[in-house]
Amino acid sequence: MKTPTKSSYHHGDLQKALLNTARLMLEKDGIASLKLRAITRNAGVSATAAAPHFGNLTGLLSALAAQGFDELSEAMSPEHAREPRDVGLAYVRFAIANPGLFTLMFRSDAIDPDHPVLATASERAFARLAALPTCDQSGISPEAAMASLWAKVHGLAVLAIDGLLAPLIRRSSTALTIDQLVEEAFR
Amino acid sequence: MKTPTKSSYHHGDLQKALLNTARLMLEKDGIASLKLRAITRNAGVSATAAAPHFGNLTGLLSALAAQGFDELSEAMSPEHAREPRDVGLAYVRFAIANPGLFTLMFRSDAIDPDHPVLATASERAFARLAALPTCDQSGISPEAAMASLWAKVHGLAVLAIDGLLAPLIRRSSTALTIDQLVEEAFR
DNA sequence: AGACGTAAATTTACACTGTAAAAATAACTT
DNA sequence: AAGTTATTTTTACAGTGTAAATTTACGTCT
Repeated sequence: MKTPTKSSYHHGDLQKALLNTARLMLEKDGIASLKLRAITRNAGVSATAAAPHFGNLTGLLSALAAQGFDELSEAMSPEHAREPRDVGLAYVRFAIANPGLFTLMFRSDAIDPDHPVLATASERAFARLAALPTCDQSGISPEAAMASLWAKVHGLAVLAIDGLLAPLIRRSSTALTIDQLVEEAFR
Repeated sequence: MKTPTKSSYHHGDLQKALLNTARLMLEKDGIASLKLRAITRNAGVSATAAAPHFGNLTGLLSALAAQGFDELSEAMSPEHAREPRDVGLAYVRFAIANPGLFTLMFRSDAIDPDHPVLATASERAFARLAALPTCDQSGISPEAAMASLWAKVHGLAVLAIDGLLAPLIRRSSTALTIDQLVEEAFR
């Protein structure tokens, strides 16, 4: 049995070390900087040290994305998000606080959505959304209400990350915040 | 004066030829396949033939994205989109009909948003949205209504492209379409 | 028409990248 | 203590983007 404490591998827990450095690079220099060789170089190991743990670059990025979905699930959990409104707020706030990671989580050409760890992580996060008591309006199926809500929240997150909402907010006469736009979706 | 008819360059109009092959590759094999060498190879020219026209890969992809924004503007023009609702429908339908191109248009790490051609093209498209008569609800600034509308439409487009809306639609008891979700946003 | 200047395209070269295969190293098990 | 296994490095190779120099062809001008 390998002790999961600290130094079960040669150089400590390289798996987590690689994910940590990759995440730092991600939020510092963007997704384009996530080259396998650059990650291992910054972690102080050889170029191919990640292979036994993640297989290839896609595997590493998928694991990183899974970590993101886990954190998002945590932020949207009933403990942290009492009212439905809080779930939407958590979603958008997570995206804005971790723009690189959030973007990676939905970049299906850089990650493998079928990767087991990633798939279960994302499903759990999406389940938090599906569990929302869809404030059903007149004559709208719960699925439609669900999709509409998710689309609006996700759209706000994506547009905000791309800096496309900033001009609108700046131009607004009333003091406008993204939080207000989110809250508006839950009413 | 060079005749802008057809063969003003050595091998015909290489600029457009490269954009055409790149676009075919984009919708066939996704953004990840848009390597500069692969594009020029498929176009039947040498590996560096794109440089005089586009500078580098980012320049070529930016030109391609600009082309996408132009087509999107066209689809959202008053001639094709009479009512506000039609603008939203045009937006989402364009995204679903050209998933690769639409994705590229918002991938700010693969394109240069400050590229003159791209900047003017995207601004024109966004202006079509800003020109919408924001069905102002009670006590909401027009900018907020604008942002909410755009976010919902954009969110629907992005989620649909990623295949994340399909399960919801399939699970819906009532026959649910994306068009219905868009129309719901304009009411 | 013929020579020139200029733009377009190719050739060449180099520093990167991802990853497969073989070799070496250190850990754990018995 | 010896052997087995998992981890890491070394080595190698095909592919990438792009800068620089060279070749090619077009347009222009006397």
